[in-house]
Amino acid sequence: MPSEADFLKSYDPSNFERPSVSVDLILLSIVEGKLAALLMRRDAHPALDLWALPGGFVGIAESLDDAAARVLREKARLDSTFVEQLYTFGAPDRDPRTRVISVAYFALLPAARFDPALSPYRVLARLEVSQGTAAAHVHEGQLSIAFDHSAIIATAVARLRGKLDYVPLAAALLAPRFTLRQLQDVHEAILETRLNKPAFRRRMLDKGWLAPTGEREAGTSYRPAELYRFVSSTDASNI
Amino acid sequence: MPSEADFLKSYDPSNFERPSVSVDLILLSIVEGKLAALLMRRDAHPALDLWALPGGFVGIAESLDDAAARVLREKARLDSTFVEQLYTFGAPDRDPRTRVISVAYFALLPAARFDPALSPYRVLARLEVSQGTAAAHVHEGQLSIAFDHSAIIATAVARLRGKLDYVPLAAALLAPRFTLRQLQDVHEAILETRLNKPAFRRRMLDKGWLAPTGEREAGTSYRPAELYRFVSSTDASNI
DNA sequence: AAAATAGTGTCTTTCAGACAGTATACA
DNA sequence: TGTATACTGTCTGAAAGACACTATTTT
Repeated sequence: MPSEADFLKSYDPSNFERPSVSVDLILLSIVEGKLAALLMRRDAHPALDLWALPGGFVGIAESLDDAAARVLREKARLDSTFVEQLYTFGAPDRDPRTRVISVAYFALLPAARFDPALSPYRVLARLEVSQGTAAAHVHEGQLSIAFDHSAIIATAVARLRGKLDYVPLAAALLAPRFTLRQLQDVHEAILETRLNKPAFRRRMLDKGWLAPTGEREAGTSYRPAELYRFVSSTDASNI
Repeated sequence: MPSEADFLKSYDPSNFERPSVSVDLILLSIVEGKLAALLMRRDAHPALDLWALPGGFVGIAESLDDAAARVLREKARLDSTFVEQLYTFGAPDRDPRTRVISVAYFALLPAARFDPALSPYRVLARLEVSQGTAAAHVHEGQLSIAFDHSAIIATAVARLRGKLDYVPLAAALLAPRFTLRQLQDVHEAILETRLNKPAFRRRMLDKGWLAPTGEREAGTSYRPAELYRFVSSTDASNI
């Protein structure tokens, strides 16, 4: 048997027909108390004029995480907050151009961070998620979603809901300082339920994720609430 | 602007250098009260003689799920039970041959189903998982694990532990009829903890996953336990 | 003082852990 | 009848839901 070095020298990777690999980014936020995602109107075939997740092909020497960060930077023009690999979608016919396997990443961002990037071709669309599909609305109009991106969005929202109580995800959806009521509003928007106030406060404070800052919110009528911040947790979150 | 049909006709997918895409299968089981995974000794470069997960390249017209099922059938020579996509590993240098992005799937199987497939080159190795890496042992010897498969196994075990209480995964690790003690043994092996018997029984029965069969185990000394079966749950498990 | 929201005390319910008890099979 | 394990009753404590109460700020 030849050595590994000999083997690698003679190995020809062009023997197999290969799929393209892309990353698609589900950028979730809370807008007016509702879950929303960044969608971009396609300006080219295929799926011209339909609304799609920002995405891009993975470079041949680029890690998947790096590709996701690059798409966040270049396409969404945003810097990174919480970004996590979600799921890989690989149905053979999901893109009419050629075989494209898409590694979906989901990211969380406070809505305020989006403003400079918004335009008629780049919207934060309100989501209605049910039964494995998602619908997207802007004002009163429903957007037509390209490819299988509706299912991808629904998967992201399911993951977000599932992790909300175990990982301090809401940190990525709020400003650095926030009140417990704002935190509860984020949870209620994501879960689409009403939560019990004393129980929510007890639970959050018991987790050890939060630290009081001693400061209070400003500019409110009536009693201002204390501002909290998330403490950087040292435990590695597993998948 | 040309029509979508014209666009697709003129689209040349060979413009980009593409990675290879493979699936790797983490086949988990319980052997003698311990978590174990199927590993195969590599009979070719690279990583010759090291132990690797069964895997294979994804066909150009084959879905990822189909590729995983094919690998389970051809490489592991087993038919499908519980199979679920786990995570996609795409570090640029994870395979010395060429860029290989691997979509990892994990599957569960009762240990009894493995016997015909075992050989010196195909073992159910006992796992020791800690801190994002897994070590594999057979008898007293530790196996050297190829590529990044140690991290992949650790990710699978973390997912298994996380889902155990929410999804009736243990069904895939037991015979069709089983006692509550056997079910508890499976949970204890996976979680590597001791569980409280009355609480475990209450919890399992309250979930509605189980149905008593009215039959009892045979061939035991002393009182035989009732046999249960899993009822097919109709709710779709989300990711 | 009124208004409105922040924040808390406490009762009840639910559920897990613990432990001891009863039940049932075989030798 | 003894033994070993299946199975259950019940106590205790932890934590969530519900509700009402107190606290604090601005108008």
